[in-house]
Amino acid sequence: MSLDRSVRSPLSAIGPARGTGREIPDATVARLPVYHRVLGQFADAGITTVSSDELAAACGVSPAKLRKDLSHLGSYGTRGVGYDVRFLAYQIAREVGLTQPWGVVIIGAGNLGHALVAYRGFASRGFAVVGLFDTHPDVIGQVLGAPGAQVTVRSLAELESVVMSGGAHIGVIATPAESAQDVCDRLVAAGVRSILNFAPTVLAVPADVEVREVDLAVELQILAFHEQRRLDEAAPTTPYPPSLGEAINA
Amino acid sequence: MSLDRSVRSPLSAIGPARGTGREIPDATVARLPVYHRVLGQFADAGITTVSSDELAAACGVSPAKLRKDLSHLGSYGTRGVGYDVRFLAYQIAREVGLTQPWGVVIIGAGNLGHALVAYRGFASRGFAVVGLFDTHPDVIGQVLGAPGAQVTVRSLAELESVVMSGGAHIGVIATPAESAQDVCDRLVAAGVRSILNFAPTVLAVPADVEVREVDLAVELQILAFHEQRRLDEAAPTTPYPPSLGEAINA
DNA sequence: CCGTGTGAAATATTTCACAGCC
DNA sequence: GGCTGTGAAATATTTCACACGG
Repeated sequence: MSLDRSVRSPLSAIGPARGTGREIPDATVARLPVYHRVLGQFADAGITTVSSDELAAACGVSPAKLRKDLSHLGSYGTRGVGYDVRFLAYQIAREVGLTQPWGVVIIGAGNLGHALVAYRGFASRGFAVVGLFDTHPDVIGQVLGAPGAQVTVRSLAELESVVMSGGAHIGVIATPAESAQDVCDRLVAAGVRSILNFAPTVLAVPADVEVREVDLAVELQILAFHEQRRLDEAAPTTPYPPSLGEAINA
Repeated sequence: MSLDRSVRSPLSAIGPARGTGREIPDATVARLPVYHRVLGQFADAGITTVSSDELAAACGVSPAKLRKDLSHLGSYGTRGVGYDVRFLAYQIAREVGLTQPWGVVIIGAGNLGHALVAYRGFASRGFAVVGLFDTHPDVIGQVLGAPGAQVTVRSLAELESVVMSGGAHIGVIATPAESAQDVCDRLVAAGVRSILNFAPTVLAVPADVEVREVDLAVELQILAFHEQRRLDEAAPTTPYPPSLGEAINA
């Protein structure tokens, strides 16, 4: 998960959910998309019913956690039987907001921007890239994306007009770190309140804007931490660092 | 955060950390890389000392959380003054494992693979791409990466020999979902125990292997969930909430 | 004084274990 | 009989608030 908090509204929160659910825990929200994806695979495989044990195993969580998570949405299972795959998938989709289309603008058409535009399972979940921007003259005008869902790289100057024309709900920042805060400010000023940031910088935003940070280097460092622990444990060698500087090569 | 846990060693853990620290909470470990990055920026800016308030603000966390996190590493601050930027950065680097080089293999040389290889702040944190693999004949042999840290795309058939030759600690899966489990199995068989998975699939691994999943679609869905809540709140078209004595919070 | 380091309290999340329903 | 849904217990994490040391 990315870092932080977000926008808890401890006071103003009045009627948090519709339908059955009340206030769904953040930890649960972060797992719902995975459940939804796996349920989709099950449906594609022709499976019509799953038990919490089966679904939990496929999602890599404990059965108890899965059941507790689902219980926050309502009682969509059948005791003694399990869950109807398609029905449950739909209920999760509705809760997460996948039953309506979301417009996404991507800023930065470098390698990462290319990868994002090409990402399948984007459109399949209701996310449409309504704008792709860059400042580099060479890439402006390029047409990217799979046939059928193509996007033309536009000048960053057009960002505001695209966002304010109403189609953009989520901004994805795929620029170098140096430009990220500036781009973020412009997104916020234009009305975007949900931002996914791939640039390795902490963004400053107003309290009502939610930012999720995804940083590859952070993920690697978390792995490195545990890897180091394992190695330390396996080899009770020197109590202090053996040596430092090392040449790194590929 | 990835889904699962593993490797807990509640009893057997004898000397988990070196130096001062004991058993560091996962939540803290996930934030240390951010502290480290921001401290590096401060150092570059010529700042030699920071208070927990200043550093916390720059990292987007609360001062109390920051101090508690750092307290798990030891007492590296000075009361009434703050922390020495470079000293603290070094202590975090040592704890996370950044003072030694880590070999990384990347499987999949598509757009995402390209982006990963090109990622700066990779080498700068001691991560070296020691192998980049793909199955597509057209890309095998291509040379990617910034000048000075270039990598040649090799056939996936060479994965095992590269990993087993000893230089690879971490595997990064940037393949389509269909191939991810197969690649994962091969990495694990070759001895890799830390895997970063960008493919939208839950990987099955032995208990002593740590997997972190990063799925763009999941991140977007989490944003969509909150965005939906906001929109619902703004447009009280719902049949339930608004009326009855709902003013619970104060 | 000032700001760190830290017990203790408040929250959040996960796990247990079993009653209830198909 | 089997499996969901859920209170209650166990853990984990965050926040508070203040004693302590430079």
